[in-house]
Amino acid sequence: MSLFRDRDCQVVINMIEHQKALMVELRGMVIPILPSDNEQAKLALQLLGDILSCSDKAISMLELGGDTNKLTNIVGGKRKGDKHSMDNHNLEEEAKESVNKRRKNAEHTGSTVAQAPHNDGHQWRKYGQKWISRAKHSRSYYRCANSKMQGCPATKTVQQMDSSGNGTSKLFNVDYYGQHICRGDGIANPCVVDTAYHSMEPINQTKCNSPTLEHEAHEVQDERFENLCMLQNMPEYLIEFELERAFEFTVNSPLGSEHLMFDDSIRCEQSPICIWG
DNA sequence: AGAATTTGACCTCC
DNA sequence: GGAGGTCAAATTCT
Repeated sequence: MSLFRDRDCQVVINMIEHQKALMVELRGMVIPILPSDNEQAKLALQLLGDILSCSDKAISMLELGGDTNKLTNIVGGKRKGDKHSMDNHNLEEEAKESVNKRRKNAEHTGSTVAQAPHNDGHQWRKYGQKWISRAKHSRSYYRCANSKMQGCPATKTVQQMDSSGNGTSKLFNVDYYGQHICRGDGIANPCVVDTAYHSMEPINQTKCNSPTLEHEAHEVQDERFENLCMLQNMPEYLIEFELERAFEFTVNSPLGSEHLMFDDSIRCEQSPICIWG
């Protein structure tokens, strides 16, 4: 039995996805100010990860509607022919083990699902990319930018998920391995780039909402692309993501490409990195 | 020129 | 032997 109609489900899914994006942004802001050697800080990060994980499960449940068999699979982990009376905890542990066949030297420290696996408070260097069997998208491997200088063992993998339900947004599965032991100089604050002043500054909601930017919003799409400014070291998946957002914006604009007017506050809310010309 | 990314080869685990 | 993770040379970028 389905409690929601499809349209209602989609509204809820969109709201949860928005919530997830906000949580990722919050995480990126919190990580730089948390003490790295504090147990409570680790717990706080774990909780943030758990919240994101719960949101992902909720979306999956809504997408599957009333299919209770599928829902059981999501909530209880991967289960193989669940006719036997084994308890869910053991099965969950078994599922985790089967996923973590390798990486004996690095503990799995968390995972998130993000619309853009961008700024999580640290700088990363890509060291590999692999096409994973039965996956539509390749998996990228990153290690902490301080791995050479400070021997930081933290790594992460980023993989675009097969689908995100409504088909209009990409979701990336980000897995973290190992703890950061590097010091603060590897931490990247979420930044926006204002090409008018060529300066970098932290994300500022007030600035995003600034009415002084309104006239710039009327510029034609090509000029916006000319002025499109990416952060230095921005990974290719994020560049692709932002470009696709820009194209979606053009396609979906009710005013057409000559009278582009968009709400900067919405863009800033939905994307942790604001881009304007 | 140095840094960052890409990509094929190699290694490890099951 | 296959799949996933890492290395390192080649390539691209700044």
